[in-house]
Amino acid sequence: MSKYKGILDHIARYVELSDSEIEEFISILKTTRVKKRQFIVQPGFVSEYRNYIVEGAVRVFYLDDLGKEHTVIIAIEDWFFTDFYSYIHRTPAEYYAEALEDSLILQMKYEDVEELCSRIHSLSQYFRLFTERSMAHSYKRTISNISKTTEERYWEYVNKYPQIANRVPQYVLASYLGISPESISRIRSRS
Amino acid sequence: MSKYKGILDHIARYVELSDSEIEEFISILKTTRVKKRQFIVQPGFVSEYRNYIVEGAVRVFYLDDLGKEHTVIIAIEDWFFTDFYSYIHRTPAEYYAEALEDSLILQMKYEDVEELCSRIHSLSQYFRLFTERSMAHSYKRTISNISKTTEERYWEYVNKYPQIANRVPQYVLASYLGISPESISRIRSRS
DNA sequence: TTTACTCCTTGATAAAGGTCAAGCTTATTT
DNA sequence: AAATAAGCTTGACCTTTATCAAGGAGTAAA
Repeated sequence: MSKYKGILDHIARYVELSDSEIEEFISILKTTRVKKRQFIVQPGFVSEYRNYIVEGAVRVFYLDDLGKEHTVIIAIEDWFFTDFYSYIHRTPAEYYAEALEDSLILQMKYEDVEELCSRIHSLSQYFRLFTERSMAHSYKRTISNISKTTEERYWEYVNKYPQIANRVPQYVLASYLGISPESISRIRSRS
Repeated sequence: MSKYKGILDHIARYVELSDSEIEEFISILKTTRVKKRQFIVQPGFVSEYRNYIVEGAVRVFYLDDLGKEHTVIIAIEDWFFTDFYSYIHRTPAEYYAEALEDSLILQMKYEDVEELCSRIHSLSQYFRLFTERSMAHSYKRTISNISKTTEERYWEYVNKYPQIANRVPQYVLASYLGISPESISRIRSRS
């Protein structure tokens, strides 16, 4: 099965591209393999790419002044990730993107995406529609963060993404939910 | 000064529209005046519009099972708001949008926006680029929520949006930051 | 098969911040 | 200008959860 199938299906959920447009889109994709613990984005460097995961798992996290890690994104197959602020504004990244497993990713450069979007209307539509969906989802996470207890947030996540919760280390999940690893441990033992 | 100037300038920051495209865009805008405390969106009804504030202030909030309010968006002039999830998925809203002041807003229907975006490439580009920016911003808020203390979050907001902090009631700000009103009161008295 | 990581658990302690209750100030309304 | 409502402050108390520390289990490497 082609490594492009996933991302093309993803697009097809929103818009229809002609064969030649698909060709063009594929031509801007760069295939990259990364080993577990390898960094794909690092603070100080511009996050050049939108990254799509074909196989594997990646997290994006922020390292604060006290050396604590705060995970913004946990991504697995068929998900996108990047330091979005850096990618869009062409400024040095503030976050790390680190492979949690050996992974196969497809990368598309900012300039190439913009160039294609300016020419191909349906591709622009795809990114618009998809980003709007992500945005709606982001509000849900915000609500959860400001209104739920740690225990509720933990179970909400585990119920929503059981496959991810069992796949990533607990301290990563903890730093994603804004809970200490010890508290997660206690929440689990309580049940 | 035309009530459309703000939103047209907003668009012009991202893309260029022809005169006829501007005409078309304006034709889908519905002008609405709301009084302070009036609801623009309510749970149970689909959030039909993307709303742009010409003058005034609005907040979007969630009312939890215990009757507590959690504010997702505080918006003033030149900002958009809606229950994004409801707007995009055409499902009943979960949030309230409430006018914090007498306000003048421009509303655009989902179907009209989609129809225009499917025909006018640069308008689709505008919404794509703008939503991508909002998305990048949303990640910043997430980081802030999971990694900062209540006091840090409060001062961060006040420094970033001093004009809003002085304009909206403190309990609204509290419910936006996920802090109790009493704590904000104490934080302020400490300084 | 030791050695050494990495990750998770458990206990003791402390601090941050929430809740409740009462009073006070400032706006609205009549 | 009274009356009422809305919003803010302060104090006492208590719950939640973070932090620190030590040990244990599982996994990978030498």
